[in-house]
Order: sequence, then structure tokens, then C-alpha cells
Amino acid sequence: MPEAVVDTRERLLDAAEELFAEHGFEAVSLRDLTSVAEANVAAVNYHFGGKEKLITAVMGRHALPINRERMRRLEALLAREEPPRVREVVEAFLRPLVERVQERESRQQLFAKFMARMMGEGAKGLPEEVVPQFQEMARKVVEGFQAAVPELSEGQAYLRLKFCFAVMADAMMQDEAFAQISEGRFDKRASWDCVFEEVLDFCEGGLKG
Amino acid sequence: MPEAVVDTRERLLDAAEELFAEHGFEAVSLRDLTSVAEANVAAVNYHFGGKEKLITAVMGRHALPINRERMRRLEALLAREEPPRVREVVEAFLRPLVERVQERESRQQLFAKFMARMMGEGAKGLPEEVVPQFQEMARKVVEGFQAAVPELSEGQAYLRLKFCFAVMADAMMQDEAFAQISEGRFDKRASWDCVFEEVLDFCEGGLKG
DNA sequence: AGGTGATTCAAACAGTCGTTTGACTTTAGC
DNA sequence: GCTAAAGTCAAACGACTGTTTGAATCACCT
Repeated sequence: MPEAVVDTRERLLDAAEELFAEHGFEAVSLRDLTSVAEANVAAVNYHFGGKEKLITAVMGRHALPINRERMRRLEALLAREEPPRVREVVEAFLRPLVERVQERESRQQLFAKFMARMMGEGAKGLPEEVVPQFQEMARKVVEGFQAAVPELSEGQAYLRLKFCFAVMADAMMQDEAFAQISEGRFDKRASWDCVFEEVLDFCEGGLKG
Repeated sequence: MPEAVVDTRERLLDAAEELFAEHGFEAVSLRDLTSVAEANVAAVNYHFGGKEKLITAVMGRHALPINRERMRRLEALLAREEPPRVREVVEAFLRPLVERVQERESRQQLFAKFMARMMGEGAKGLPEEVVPQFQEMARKVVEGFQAAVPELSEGQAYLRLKFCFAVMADAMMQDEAFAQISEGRFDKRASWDCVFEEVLDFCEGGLKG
């Protein structure tokens, strides 16, 4: 097997992550994608077995490490004797996403936008095989929420977990429409770290109710 | 002009609102759409001049009345002598959306999901002609936020306005993926009024920081 | 060197897309 | 009842979609 194998696969994944994040799943054709990845049109079907499976492959590439880091942080919080604070739980949930996003520096925000899009697409969202790890992670987050804010019911906690992610996703895809509406009054160039602080503040406050 | 004119136009708008909300803009073909609307494929191009313009027409049909109601409520709040409370401002911003959604009873949530999708699509979002009214409305909301929470900078206020809408939009599109992840622990049948209360709580808390 | 299996590639596949056309039916004014 | 405009319709347009095919190319093995 030629060494270019992994190369082409990887290049396809990178291009997919970038283009899907930027334009959405259906707006990107395999021809756009393979031309960016400098591969043949048939390469996607050869390496992944179809466009749909390419999407789930992009997802799967990041989901596991992110959720693992989340679990690590959450378990550390819950193992302490004193109950965790709201902000700590929120941060344990959101921070691994940002970090993963920032570590591939020039390609910032791409994966996050990608994930946000997956949410938006709704039903056909998560690939079947990663559902259990998300379930496990969500259970831990909810456990953390309820430990930090005892008056929260389980249903409420799940709903607010979803809200937190929605805010996060929203913050990550810097909206063209929003820039118009805010008439430039919100500094678009605000560093991401700064915006992330705002996300944490908002979610923390929202959870305390 | 035959009376069926407006009928066809209206049926197209209704079908568009429904199908776009449910499946997204690009996933719905004009043939699906016109078949639901019981119209010819060419009808969309005849009445609206293309698929894109149909989208903006659906948008425009609701944007004005909703934003007018928002302005009415916001101005009432700001005209009082005592400063408005956070929750009142948030509610003035979000409630008109829910009400508009609920008044067409059997078609609940459609327009909201539609709007949420527009946000998701990003750049090509808002039709040009409705931008000013959104700008005006946003200015008023920000004014309200700052009156209620004086330590909020203008940039922060705009960002949190965006967060509030994100939470609202997220709440409105009841996610299939989320139902999976929460393993049914969040009661999907929870009445919309109840979920909306949760939205208000979360946003209120988030704004107080 | 020759053979083997993995990978690439140009070309073509069948299907769908949004849009256009031109003939047809309907309505309104006179 | 005739005309002109408004609306509808089946059919076809060219462009693009994801996928398949079969031959060409490549790296590696005995």
C-alpha cells in the first residue's frame, strides 16, 4: 500500500471539516471538496464509502477525544468532597471543545462550526456509534449541574445543558447577519478568549437561574 | 386577475414555511414544495422570481409584525420611570416570537424553526430590506439591557442579545439528537409554555451574570 | 522481474436541481 | 363576444449532484 493512502484520507477529512463548517453539508459538493483536497472525485467513495459516511468520519475524529477530556474534568470535579461550583461544571463541559479548536491554530473554529451545523441539521445528526459516549457525558454533566444547583430537576438540567451548548455554538459561528444588525457595535475582532469568557458568564448565570 | 392568484401565492408561502422549517432550505426542492402547495413547478418563479426570493418572502411575512410588537413592548418598558427589570426586557424581546408562533395553532413552531435555520445559514441570512427594522429593534433591546443591568457594556449587551436568541431558537427546534442523548430523561412532551419559561429563566440569569 | 493488491483517475452513469419556454385556460373591461 | 392581461401548466433546458466503472498507476513482495 502506497504511503499516500493516509495522506489522501487525511486531506479529505481536513477539506471536509473546513468546507462543511464554512458552507454546510449540502452546499458542498464532492467536486468542490475533492478539488480542495487535491484528490479525485471518486476518492471519497473509495476511502469512506459515500458523502454521508465522510461526514460521520469527520465527526468521529474529534468526538471521542473531546468527550474523554470532558469526562476527565467532570470526574475530577465530582470526586472532590465539596460540591462543584456551577462555573466549574460548565467549563468542564465547554472548555475541551475550545481547546480542541484552538490547538489546530490556523483552522480555528472550524470543527466547532461543524458541530454546530450538525446540531442544526437535527435528526440525521450524530453518527450512531458515538451516541453512547455523548449519553455518558451528558449524564455526568447533569450530575454536576444538580450537585452545584440542587434545586434543578433532572429534566431542567438536561434542557440547560442543551442551552449551554447552543450558546457555545452560536458564539463560535460569527454571524454575518449579526454583524449587520449590531451595526459594528459589537467588536467582531474581540479575541475568542474574551468571547468565551462571555459564554461562560452567560451560562453560569443561566444555570443559577 | 383571477382570485386564485393570492391563493396560490399564499399556499406557496405556507408550504415553504412548513417545509423549509422542517427540512432546511437546500433540502427542499421546488418540486416537493409545489406539490405540497398543489401548484405547478413554475409557480414559484412566476410569483416570486425564484427560490431565493421565496425564502426572503417567507421571512418578510412575519418579521415586520413581530418586530413591531417587540418595539411596542420595549418602548412601554423604557417609558416607565423606574428602570425595567431584566426579565421584562428579555420577555419583550422573545414573547412576540412565541405568540406569533402559537397563534397559528396547528402550524406551531414552524416559523421559529424557520428563523433558527436562517440564522444557521449565516451570511445569506436576512433579506436586505428588513435589516433596518432589526437594527432598530436590537438597539432598543440593548438599551433595555443596559438600563436593567448598568454594568453591561454595549458590546456585551449585543452579544448577550444574540445568546438569548440562540437559546430561544435552540429551544424551538426540538432536537432528535438531543432526545437520544438525554435518553428520554427530558420530557419531550413538556408543554411549550413550560419550556419557554425555562428559556426566560436561563436568559434572565445569563444577563444578570 | 514479474505479479499482486492497493490506490488513483478520467469518463460516464442516472438522477435531481432551479429555471425557462410556449401553448393553454381563466378573468376583467368594454 | 372580443381583447388583453393574468395565471396555469406540461415539457424541456442545461447544469450539477453523488456514485460507479474499468483501465492505469503505484508500492511492495517473493
